[in-house]
Amino acid sequence: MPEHRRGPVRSEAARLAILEATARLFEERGYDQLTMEGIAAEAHVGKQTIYRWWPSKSAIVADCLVEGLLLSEYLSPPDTGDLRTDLVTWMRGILGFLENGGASLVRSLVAAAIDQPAIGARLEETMGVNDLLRARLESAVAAGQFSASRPTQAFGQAFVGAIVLHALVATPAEPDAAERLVDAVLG
Amino acid sequence: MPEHRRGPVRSEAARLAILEATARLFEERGYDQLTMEGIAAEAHVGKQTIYRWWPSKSAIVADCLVEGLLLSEYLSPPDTGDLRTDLVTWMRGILGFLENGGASLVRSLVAAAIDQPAIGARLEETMGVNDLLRARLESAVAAGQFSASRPTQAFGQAFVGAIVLHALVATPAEPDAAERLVDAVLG
Amino acid sequence: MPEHRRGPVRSEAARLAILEATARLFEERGYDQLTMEGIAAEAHVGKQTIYRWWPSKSAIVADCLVEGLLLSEYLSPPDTGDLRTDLVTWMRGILGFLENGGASLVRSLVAAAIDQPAIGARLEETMGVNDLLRARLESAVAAGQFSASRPTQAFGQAFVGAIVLHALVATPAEPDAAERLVDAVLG
Amino acid sequence: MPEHRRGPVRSEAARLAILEATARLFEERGYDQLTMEGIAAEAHVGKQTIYRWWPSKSAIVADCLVEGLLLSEYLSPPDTGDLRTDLVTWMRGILGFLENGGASLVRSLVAAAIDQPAIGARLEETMGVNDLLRARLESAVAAGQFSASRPTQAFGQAFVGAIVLHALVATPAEPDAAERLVDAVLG
DNA sequence: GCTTAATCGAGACGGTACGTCAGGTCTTGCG
DNA sequence: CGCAAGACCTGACGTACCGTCTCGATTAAGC
Repeated sequence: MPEHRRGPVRSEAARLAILEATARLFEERGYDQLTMEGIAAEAHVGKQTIYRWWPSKSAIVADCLVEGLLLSEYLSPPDTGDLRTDLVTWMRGILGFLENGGASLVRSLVAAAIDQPAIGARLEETMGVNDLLRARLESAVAAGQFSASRPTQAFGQAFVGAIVLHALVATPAEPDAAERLVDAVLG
Repeated sequence: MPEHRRGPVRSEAARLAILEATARLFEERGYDQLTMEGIAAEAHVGKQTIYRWWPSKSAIVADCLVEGLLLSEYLSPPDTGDLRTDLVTWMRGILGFLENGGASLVRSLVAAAIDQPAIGARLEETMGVNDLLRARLESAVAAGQFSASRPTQAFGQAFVGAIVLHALVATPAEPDAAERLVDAVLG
Repeated sequence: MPEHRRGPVRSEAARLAILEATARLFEERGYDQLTMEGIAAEAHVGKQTIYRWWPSKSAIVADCLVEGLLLSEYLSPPDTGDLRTDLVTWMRGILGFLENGGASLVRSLVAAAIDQPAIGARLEETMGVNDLLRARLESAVAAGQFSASRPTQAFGQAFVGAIVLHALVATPAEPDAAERLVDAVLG
Repeated sequence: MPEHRRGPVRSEAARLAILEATARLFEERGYDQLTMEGIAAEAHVGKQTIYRWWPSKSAIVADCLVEGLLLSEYLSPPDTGDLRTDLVTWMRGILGFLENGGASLVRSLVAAAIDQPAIGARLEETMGVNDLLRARLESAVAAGQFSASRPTQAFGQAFVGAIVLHALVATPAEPDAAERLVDAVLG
């Protein structure tokens, strides 16, 4: 029989205020302008309340991702029946997002991922690899446009990796970058 | 006729001491344990001498990469005549390097790249995309193993991106990760 | 009903440690060898704790004076009934103190007074003008040795000023300097 | 036969430029805003040229005083025949000068005097003690207004000391401060 | 209802590193 | 060889945050 704790439970209001303040500041200023003191002030919360529940700022950012506060998840590949066209459309959308301010957000997420591998994993997922892209690929396999023997996860990693690299290098994408990347990988 | 500057010129000794100290500390402790004060102390140099010539620590790290002080460039793909085998061998080497401490170094370089796009570009290059991998791919085209129409640069970006992602996510590679990645991309 | 402040209160231990460290270093090394970093180290205190409560090192020195940590207040004129003799004795004591290392302490205090007028005022007081010397003069007025019409404060300022000047100029006092000064002022 | 030095001699232009720049900056900003680098820049002179000839900034300030670049020497006591009236007039002039910005200049000079006793001596002189005041006192002795037995130098020190103290404490002088000081000292 | 204990906002604490400023010395090329 | 210029090493400056600790108030479960 478990020992019941006495006293008040964790304040959901504080938890949410912290996550929202973090998301807000993260998008405004980026990962390394993000400070624990800044979050505490923005959320009207004591620093100790943060440290009681999270060990580091990257952990908070990870939670923001998990709660869907950070990357809008509109980034799923369409399914018109033609795999190559769909992948190109999808990549164009992502590259467009990167060019319009998205790059710095992704860079910041990468920065957060550096000392919080879970963020990297979540980033991979969020950008479509595990679920959305896989679903699209399986649809393509069914349509005979994609060999069932090609490993879908690694395939997705190559795409997301290229995107991340693109965000890091920060060179403006050439007009046909989407096509070229899809062609390079799709064969 | 050029205006001659008067006064002392930049001290090459100081410049080298700083770069070497940076490389040393970077490999020992990683990017964010790297501090300007630490570099100054390790190089027996005044902080001002650093700030006179570099605006930020990421800029120094970038210079280290450019001077070849940071990533040994042994990472070129072999050429046995069989492209798939060679790429798998190459990837295995890299993944092995990541598993044995290399991952944190790459993570640190990514951290450095975040506010210094030139580092990202140099990182891309250093890890073989532009020259070494391209050469191998052209050899494969000549051998009829690779379609001349597939864009080699984007192809390389997919590889390097996957590697970077792998280093970020930091999950131990599965035994056949190299094969799967090559198969995914090569088709 | 007073508003209660929440949170920790100022640490008296830190406050005292800082003042004592300051007094110690001030006497050892003088005002301009005194550094904020030195005080922080000597007091085992963070620099911010100093800057939180004092705006400048002269303000700390002023507080040291106020707390009586700096000038031993043994410098009161005796009262044997003969004003001139007493003043000479008193001046001799002070000049002797100046010759034996006291001059540099007074010089340092003057340095501190330069950007902290309160120190000057306190210095004036401490050296006896306002209270001790005035009491002695009143006693002399009662004894008919001093005209009640002579302003005692200005009288004291002349004495202390001469002492300060003496400490600044740093010429070794001639044997009869005390007598001459008293005679000059007393008339 | 003396060895003749070879090479150019000390540049009088540089020497003057340095002294003038020092006087200019000193009056504009005060002693501790005065920096060697600032002087060098203002005088269009290399720092080494300063260090070659002066050991410290207070030494330069001392030279400025000696060259008469700093304190206008208009501060001599008048001689109407009535000593007390003359001293009061003289003190009033000085106190007025202190109130109108002179105090900070005197404070700065005192700061300079702290590590350059010669400045203190020169300051004492400049403010009239040794020559001008003594001459006036001797005239008073001749007129039977001042006892020949009172030591004139110590008398002057009391005056100048009170002035210095006044500049340090920085309290606005009361209207009758001049009278009171003269009466206190004169008896 | 009272006790007890964990929560909360606030913020002081000892520290580390920051990026800047000035100090005093050393080096370079010109006159 | 003096000079203007300026790079060098050093060390203190005042600031920003770190992560921990302390305060008084609040809140909820157990008695």
